[in-house]
Amino acid sequence: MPKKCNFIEKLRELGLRPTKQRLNMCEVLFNREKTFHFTINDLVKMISEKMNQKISLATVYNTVHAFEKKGYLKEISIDSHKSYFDTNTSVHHHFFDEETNELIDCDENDIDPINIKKNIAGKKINSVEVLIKVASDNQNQK
Amino acid sequence: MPKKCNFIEKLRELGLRPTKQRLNMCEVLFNREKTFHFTINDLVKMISEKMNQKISLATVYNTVHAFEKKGYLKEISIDSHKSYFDTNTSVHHHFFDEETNELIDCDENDIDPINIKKNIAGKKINSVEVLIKVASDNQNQK
DNA sequence: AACTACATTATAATAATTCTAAACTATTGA
DNA sequence: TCAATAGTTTAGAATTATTATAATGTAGTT
Repeated sequence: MPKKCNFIEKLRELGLRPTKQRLNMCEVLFNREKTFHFTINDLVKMISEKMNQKISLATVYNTVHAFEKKGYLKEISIDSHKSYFDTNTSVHHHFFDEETNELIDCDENDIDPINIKKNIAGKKINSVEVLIKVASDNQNQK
Repeated sequence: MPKKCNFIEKLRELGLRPTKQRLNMCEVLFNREKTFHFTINDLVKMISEKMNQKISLATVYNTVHAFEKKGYLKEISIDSHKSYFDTNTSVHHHFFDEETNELIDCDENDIDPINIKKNIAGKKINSVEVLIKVASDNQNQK
C-alpha cells in the first residue's frame, strides 16, 4: 500500500470495510518509509501500547490473514517457531540474524538473480525465495 | 547416516543410547536409498502402522530433536503450519508443491550457485537456502 | 546383581491459532 | 433519515501442536 494514502479507499478496493480496527492496523503497518517485519504479537502490542487502542487478538489474526490473502502482506517462515509477516510483498530475499532474531530485506543488488535450470514436468514456479541465516563472526574479532 | 549401517554404533557415537524406539526410528529414517521428508505425525504413523511398534509421541519429538541437534536431520519450514524434517543434511535447496504438499530436493545441477554480494558487518553466513514453490501449470494444458 | 544415569511413557500443562455466537457497525436503498 | 442486511468485532471456548512432569523402565558400568 502506498504511503500516506487514503487507507479508507484502499480497504474498500480490497472489499474490506474500513473499520476503526483495520485503519489502526493500516496506520501501523503501511504508513512508514521502510519495509516492516512483524509477528502477530508485535502488532497487537504496538496497537494496544503505542496507539493506545483496544483491539482483540482475533481481529488482528483475521485482518492480517485478510491482508495476506489480498496480497498486501507476505508471510516469511524461518522455522516452526518463528514466522514473520512482511509489508514488502515484492519478490525479494532475506537475511535472518539468528542471534537477534531480526529479519532484514535483501535488496536487488545484494544477490545475483537465481537461475533455476530444472523444470518439474507440468508445474510452474510460483515463487523463489532465499533465506540467508547469519550470526556474529567471532573469528574476526580484534 | 550411511545406509545399512549399524545404527547401534551410530547412536553411541552421538552419545545416545541405542534403545528399541530409537533403533526403530533409525530404521524408518535412514535405512533407505533416497532423501526422506517427513513431519512428526508421518513418523509416528509409520512406526505404529508400518512397523507395528508402539512408540509415544513424546519420544518421537525428543528423538527427532536429538537427531536434529546432532546434525542428522534438518528442519525445512514452508510456512507457519507446514514444517518438515529432511534426512539430507547437506546444503541443498527445495521445490515445494503447493498442491500436493510435497517437498522435493533440488540437486546440485538444478540451480546455479547463489552469489551473495553483500556482507552484513560483523556477521558470517551460516546457511543459504532457496525454496521454490510450484503448482500445476494450467496454461499449458492441451 | 546392583547401581546409576539416561529414556520412555501417559498425562498434564502451555502456547498458538481458530472457532463460535452474540453484540456491533458500515453500507444500502426505501 | 432510518431501517434492513451483511460484514465485523469480540471474549471466551475449542482445537492443535508442542513441551514439561514425574513415575516407571532400561542400558551401561562396576
